[in-house]
Parts: sequence; C-alpha cells; structure tokens
Amino acid sequence: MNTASPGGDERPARWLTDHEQQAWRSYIQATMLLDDYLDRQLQRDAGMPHIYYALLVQLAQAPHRRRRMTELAIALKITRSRLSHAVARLERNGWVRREDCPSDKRGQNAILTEEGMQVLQQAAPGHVEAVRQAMFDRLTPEQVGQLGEIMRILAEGLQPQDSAADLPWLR
Amino acid sequence: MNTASPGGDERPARWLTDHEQQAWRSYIQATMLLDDYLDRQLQRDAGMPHIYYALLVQLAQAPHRRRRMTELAIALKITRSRLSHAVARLERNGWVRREDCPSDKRGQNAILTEEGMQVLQQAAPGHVEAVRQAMFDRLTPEQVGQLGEIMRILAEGLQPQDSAADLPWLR
DNA sequence: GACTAGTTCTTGAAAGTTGAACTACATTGG
DNA sequence: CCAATGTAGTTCAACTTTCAAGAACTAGTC
Repeated sequence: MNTASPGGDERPARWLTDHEQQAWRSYIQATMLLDDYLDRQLQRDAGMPHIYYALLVQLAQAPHRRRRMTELAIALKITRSRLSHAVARLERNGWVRREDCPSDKRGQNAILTEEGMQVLQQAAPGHVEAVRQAMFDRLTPEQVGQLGEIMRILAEGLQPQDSAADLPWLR
Repeated sequence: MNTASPGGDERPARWLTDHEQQAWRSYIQATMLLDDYLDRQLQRDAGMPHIYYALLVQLAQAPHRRRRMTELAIALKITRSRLSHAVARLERNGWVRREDCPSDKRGQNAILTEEGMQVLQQAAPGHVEAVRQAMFDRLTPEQVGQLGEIMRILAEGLQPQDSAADLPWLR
C-alpha cells in the first residue's frame, strides 16, 4: 500500500522506555494545546493565525521593515509556497505590501505597512501576556533554562541541512 | 478591523526577558521543525498525517480496538469536527470502520480494522525510530526527565477549563 | 550570443482544519 | 407524557497548507 521502510527491516526496532514514552506523550499534548491556544488567541484578538503574526514580527524587526521572501521563509522555517500565500493574504488585509527587489529581478521584498505596524502593536501585549501566562508563569527560571537548552538542541538537529550555506546577501 | 483588546489597555504589559525570549524562540522553532518532520515521515511511510496515526494508535490500544468518537476527540485533544473528517478519511482507506453505539443511538464507535492494524504495525517502527533519532538520541536521560516534567506542567495548565474543577484531590 | 543549470517566487488543485449551523437522540423537570 | 434543554456527531463554507508544476530571471560555460 505504501513504500516499505528502506533496508534492514529485520532490525529489532528500539522501542521507547517508559520514561521516554511519558515525556513524549506530555510533549505531544503540551505542544498541541499550546499551539491551539495561541492560534485561537491571535485569531480572536488580531484576526490572524500564529504564523502570520510571526511574519509581521519578522518584518517589524527588519531594517526598513522589509525583507526578502526567501529570507523570511528560512527565518520562519516554512516553505516559499506557504509564505507566498501568507503574504498574499496579509497584502489583501493591507498589513503588508510587496516591492520588486532592485538587485535581483526574480526577488521580492515584503514590507510591513503602517497599518500592519499598528495591528502588530495592538496585538503584541495580549500575545505576550498569553505566552507568559501559558508558559513562563508556570516554570521556574531554572526550568526555563533547561527548556531553552533542550529546544535549542532539537532545533539544531532538525535544521534543513544547507540552512546557513548560501544566502550571500546575508553575509 | 478587529476587536480591540479588552479593557485595561494602559497596563504596562510585562515583556519577556532575554532569557525567556531565547527559550521561546527555540521552542517555536523546535516544535515547528519536529512537527513538520514527523508529518512528512508519516505521510511518506504510512500515507497519513501525524494526528491520523495517533488516532490509529488510540484505537489499537483500546479494548476491542474500538472507541467512542467523543472519547477519541478528547484523548487526542482535537475538535469533534476534525475527528469526523479524520475518521471519514481513514474509513475511505479501509483502516477504520464505524458502528452505531448500541446503548446510545446518537453515538458512534470507531473501530480499527485488521487492515488498519497492519498498516499501523508496519508504520510504527519507522515512526518510533524517527522520534528517537530526532529527540531522544540527542538528549541526556536527565534532560528527558526535565522535558517530561516541563511539558507535563504546561499541558496541565492548558487543559480545557473543566479539568481541574472536578479533580479536587489534585489541588 | 545561446545553452544549461540553478534560483526565486507564484499558482491551482487537493487535502486538512475550523467554527457555526444542523439533525438526531437523550435527559430532565413539571 | 411533554416541552425544554443538552449531547453526539455530521456537514457546510471559509480558510490554510501542501504538492506539483511553471514562469521569470541569473549565472556559468562554451
């Protein structure tokens, strides 16, 4: 019905220990719940899903409030296709506009509009408060450190290999 | 364009410390990357997204390999609507079938078919290996413990409101 | 110049998700 | 028993995401 797992099928398959299983289940539950929670919060208070908000944040922090599409896609760790649709939607809302890249005619810059900046400024406090209340108010400073370190390790291991390799305009 | 944040706008809004921001960014990145990674792995090797796989696992572990729809939705922490669609799709594939609940005519049981069980058994080792390779092989046993504890705390805090209400002994 | 290969971004269709409206049945209180 | 209200699950419309394909451009090579 689908491709068999590649070579070495006879390997006895290391299972997870109870300890690991418990951590895994908690991880899945917590990340799903938190993701849903923040998505709903932002949908309600700012009219957009979490990733769209993150996109506006990226633009707000960038010099001149603008950034190349590919750069954005990499920073947000999403596909260019997804980004295209997202920017198209934000553009329809008037939060973002596009501009041809002068140095590379294939390129596009996404630019945060004044209106987009205002939406962001209105949404930010509520969002930060939600994050704080859902995560940081519940963890000790020590746990925050542990979480940061663990997540840093996991993210590093999942980075699409090339990542830093070729972005000449970032150098 | 959207609802203004409710009352008390003048509150100075506690921001995140650098320490917290760093942890937050790593968290967002790691969870996005891991989710994508596992979704792709399961789509490739088992022809379904992660949550659908989790649904089959739930059924496989349930007595008689069957479970009430609402019960499943709660266990998976998804909406009933989403579950309806998921079961419909899995039913079209022949992995799951439905059955009227004898004791409550409104109810439906989802049942794992023999074919579904086989798909699951084929997919499981590869999935476990992916989880292991992406997470547990990179963390020390101590970190696994920390992660489990942290995620347990977060999940608990996000449980749809009632949760703590009728578990007085947890207070 | 023109060929080839690679990059950038968009597009359209299919698959998945969401929230609200809806159907059908169950339960409760008079 | 009956009306009112609640619960189980589905369906609809709007939206987001993914996948595969393609248009437009750049750069290296002969």
